[in-house]
Amino acid sequence: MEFWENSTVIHSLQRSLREWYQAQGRDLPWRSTTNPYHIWVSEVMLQQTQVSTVIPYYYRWLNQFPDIPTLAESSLDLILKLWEGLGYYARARNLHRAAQQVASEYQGIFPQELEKVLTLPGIGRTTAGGILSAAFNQPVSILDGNVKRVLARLVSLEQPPQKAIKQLWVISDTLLDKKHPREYNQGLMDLGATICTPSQPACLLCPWSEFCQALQYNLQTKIPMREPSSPLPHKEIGVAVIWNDQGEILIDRRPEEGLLGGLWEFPGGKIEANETIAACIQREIEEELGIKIEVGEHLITINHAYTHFRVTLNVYHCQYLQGEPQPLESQELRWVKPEQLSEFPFPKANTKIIEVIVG
DNA sequence: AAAACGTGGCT
DNA sequence: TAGCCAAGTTT
Repeated sequence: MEFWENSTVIHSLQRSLREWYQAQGRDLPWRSTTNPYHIWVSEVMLQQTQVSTVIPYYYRWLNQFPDIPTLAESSLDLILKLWEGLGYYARARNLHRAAQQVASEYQGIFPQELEKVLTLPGIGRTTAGGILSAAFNQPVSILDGNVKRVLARLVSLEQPPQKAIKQLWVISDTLLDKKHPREYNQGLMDLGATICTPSQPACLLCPWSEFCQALQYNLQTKIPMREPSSPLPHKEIGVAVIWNDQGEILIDRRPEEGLLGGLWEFPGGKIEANETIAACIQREIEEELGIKIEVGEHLITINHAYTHFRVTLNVYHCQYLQGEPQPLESQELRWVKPEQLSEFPFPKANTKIIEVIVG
């Protein structure tokens, strides 16, 4: 039997975490409510995203979409505009779809059954546990990045967490304080975020230090272990800011699915081997929009890193020549004046382009 | 099962 | 500076 399966140890871990949380837990906007919709929004925004980034988005979102029916009836355009800059835009699309599902299937009332919650798009096991424990104090465990790190250190996990997900869920389930699930889950996440941090954990202040196997072996900075990562591929992109004679710019709305789905952008594409930037831009614009342009002055060059590749955006002013623009590889096209650009949700990599255009 | 999916902050 | 990491889910 592992030490963390001993009921005396479990109770001691639960009690010490709860006392620590009551004294040292963070005061966060979504902790002053049990409104499941508010907590749901916070949980989704917090996926792979840090608290300080989320807070302003959380307030703006609830101000714009105060309840589930309002969100369900909103346009995706407005939703994406509110989400602009937060990243992982599928979260916003899923929140919209899930709100429509709650509206139609549950009369707009967020369900309290785990099986029902898990059918909502964008809500997986951890988010479901986070919502049900925080909103309804239900004993449902979680396994987010904080919890993985804390538990990996507690048991001195000998392999990268990715390789031991099933085991970590068992530990998380076993240690969950079934009498105080809300405080336990929130406390465990706070412990990971403020004490058991990725680098330089504050073990001297940790309520679990006397049980922590990593600390006992002085491995707290080696655990969690990680696998070596492969270098990110790099893409050179040609981007066109196409002007017509009315002083308008042609922008397109990306396909609904995939990278930056539903966001607007300046058209362009990947530079092929042995292709000049100007030739690339001309070719891409003909392929994607079916029009002829003339490539003019260089506007700006932008380097940007996504999760799984990096890009260099080579942006050029272009002049529209002939043909009727068609959305051959996008959802929609618009000619817009520079001052209208701010009305559309753009990816972060494009904000510098807009700044330079608008001045 | 592994890859796709954004961005900002920290080291 | 380049890489790592963050309240993960979906396909």
